[in-house]
Amino acid sequence: MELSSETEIKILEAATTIFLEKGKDGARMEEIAKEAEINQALLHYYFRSKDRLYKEVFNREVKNVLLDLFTSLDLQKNMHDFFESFISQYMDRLFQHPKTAGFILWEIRQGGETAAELLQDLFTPASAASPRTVVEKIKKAVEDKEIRTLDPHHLMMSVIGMCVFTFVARPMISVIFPEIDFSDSSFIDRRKTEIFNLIWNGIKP
Amino acid sequence: MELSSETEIKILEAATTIFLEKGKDGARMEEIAKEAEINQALLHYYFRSKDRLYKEVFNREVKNVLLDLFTSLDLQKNMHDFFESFISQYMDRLFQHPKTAGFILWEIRQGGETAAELLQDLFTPASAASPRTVVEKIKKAVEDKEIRTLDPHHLMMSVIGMCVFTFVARPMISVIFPEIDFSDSSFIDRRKTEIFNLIWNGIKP
DNA sequence: ATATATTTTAACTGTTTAGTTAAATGTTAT
DNA sequence: ATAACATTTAACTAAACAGTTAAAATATAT
Repeated sequence: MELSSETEIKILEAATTIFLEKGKDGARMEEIAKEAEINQALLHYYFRSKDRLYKEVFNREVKNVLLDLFTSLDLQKNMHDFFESFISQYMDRLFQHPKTAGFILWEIRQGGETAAELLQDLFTPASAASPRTVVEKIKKAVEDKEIRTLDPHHLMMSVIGMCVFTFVARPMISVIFPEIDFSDSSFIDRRKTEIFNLIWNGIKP
Repeated sequence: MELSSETEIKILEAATTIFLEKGKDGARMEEIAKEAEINQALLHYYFRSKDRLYKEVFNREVKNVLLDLFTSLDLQKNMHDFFESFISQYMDRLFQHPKTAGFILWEIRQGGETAAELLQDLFTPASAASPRTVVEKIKKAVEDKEIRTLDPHHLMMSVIGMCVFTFVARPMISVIFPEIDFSDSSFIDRRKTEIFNLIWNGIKP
């Protein structure tokens, strides 16, 4: 879907804000209209229903935060550099969209097929890189003894888990450890380094 | 709150099922009544409102899956054994309550103060062990050169992140890697080993 | 047997919500 | 100027939903 008018963009931005904050069930069409500074009738004039608007938002978020990352990866790098840049890029993207990961994870679980199918559609076009391509790369690195013997799927889950958890659990960590300041950019740099060190020490041959 | 009658238990189990599946906003009182095989009037007879019922469920889930784990930890163990048993126990608990972590993380974020305050109240009573006690233990292990130099908070986040992510992202991983069978108990054993190996290799001096 | 607590039924209230409609006004391109 | 599109206003419908109420039925304890 191409965004023709400015109003359409304004609506979509507002819808993104509200859906990310409250989820599909918690979001109210009236609130989205208010956030976009337009009236509710116009909302339906552009996007027929809440369902269509939601799907549009979900698609875009998955694409921006999840998919595009993999296409920008350099698979030619060695494991050390690959993970270093993967973690750095991923953390930067999550930092810019701190609520997206939690939103997607929640919605895909309880949205059932709807959300799962959307994700399916977005990942099937055989793009340059994908989670599967990365797993293949790890597998090859194990065979070449570039890293120690391990299960590629699990390493993949572990790396992404450490990155994503930082943001998904942020409100909870803030309660338990109020001394951590997530908004401080030095925190995110520190987190990158700590994750990479753990990974690299953990997998080097 | 003590559970007096069987009906009360039946209601709470049903409410837990529905709230965990759909979240507070997505859950419907009628659906909970149906799941408990009672009528809606009886729901309000026992738990005055949706809000009270929800709080009861949230509290119990946090306590069962999050809090009780820390109280059952053995802080006397050395780092190797400590992490081995921590990961094993945590993964077992998450496996038994696969939807709880995702539920809590989501609700605490978008439920705002309500959920955060409940969590606050549950963690403040200075119990034997808590996330903070574990961080202290890690800090000491670094000082004693039992493990390499690292940031205790970050290690804590990483370990929990790897464990929790397995279950929080399960529906999504299933779409991307359909070959992974989460219900297979050998998967969970493998996951434990892979996480522990990564951690231990990653932190040993 | 009688009082007390539990459970059902069913109709009801009031509110919130998504979505509609129609008429009026504003804007823009030809 | 006129036609096509964009936007507002405001009143409306229909459904979903939390919560209430009262009366009757059933069970449990004393």
